[in-house]
Amino acid sequence: MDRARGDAQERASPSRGEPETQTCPECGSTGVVEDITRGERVCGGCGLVLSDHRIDTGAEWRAFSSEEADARSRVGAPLRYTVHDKGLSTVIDWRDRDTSGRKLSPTRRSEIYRLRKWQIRSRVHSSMDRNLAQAMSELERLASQLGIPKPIRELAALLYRKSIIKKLVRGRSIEAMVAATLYAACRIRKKPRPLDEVADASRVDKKKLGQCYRLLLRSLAIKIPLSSPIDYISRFASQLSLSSPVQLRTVEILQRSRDIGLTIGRDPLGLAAAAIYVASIMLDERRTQREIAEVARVTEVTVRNRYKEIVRKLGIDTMAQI
DNA sequence: AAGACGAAAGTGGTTGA
DNA sequence: TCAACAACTTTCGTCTT
Repeated sequence: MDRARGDAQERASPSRGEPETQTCPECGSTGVVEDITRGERVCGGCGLVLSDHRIDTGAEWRAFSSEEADARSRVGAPLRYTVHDKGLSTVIDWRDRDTSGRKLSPTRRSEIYRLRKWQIRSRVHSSMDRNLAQAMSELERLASQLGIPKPIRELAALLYRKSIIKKLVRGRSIEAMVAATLYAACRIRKKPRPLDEVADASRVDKKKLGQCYRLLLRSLAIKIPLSSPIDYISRFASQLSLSSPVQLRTVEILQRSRDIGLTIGRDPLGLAAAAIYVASIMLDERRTQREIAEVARVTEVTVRNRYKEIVRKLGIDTMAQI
């Protein structure tokens, strides 16, 4: 059945787990460079700074010699929120062998048995930890199905931890709260997904998901601004295999629409869809209203209404094909 | 025949009394 | 708590390409 969605996932898969765009939206160059010391990602072609909020995981001190750099390095894996114990616990293997592969002596072996027993007990000792363990596996499943990169998953995991502490999960399904935190995390990081898309991927209906999401915002006192239609464009355009000039034109159209107040009170998804429709016609890469409506998860009617407004208020002549 | 159009009625969420 | 309201959806008949 869901042919369109399957295609979209296939296209999205190469970037899975990595920063999403490796091509520069400005000049189309693929030479995006990581500048670790400044924490920026910069296009090698035109110098556009693609993101500047990266966290420097290096040491916070300076080293004046190479010996010093070695001596003062950090150890241990980074803290991970998607692992229910934050990756801090020791893991005892199930094999009865030591590190060099030799069998353990009987006394040592019974000792290990005891340790292992307590490790398992301590790892999932409370209901909170059991909940977390289940939630984190659901989070991983959902996020990988939606092709959501690691940093956003981590943020979602952090939000979920907070929601457990606030006892928000009580009486609600874990799945619904997980989906809500993931949806919120995507929006916070300016990579929003349509609510429908998240709802479809999880086994939560849209209404429940929306309720949980609003509860999350209220209880954790986080403010997430309305998503901008511009944030959806790169995803939609790639799902429709539209060229980058069309994307640029779409952004222009949306910015002009916003300037004249056309976007107030309007569904960002519908606006994004309509702007893409107009841009695709203008640059002669026409897609049907139905195709665009499908990826944006709105109806053709909405695409139509928005597109009519845009054309009328911006004075765009779609026949002119500039 | 597919796509675009527009009218009319229905739906779910927000707002203000 | 409830009714009014705006935006969006569903449905359907008609027009255009």
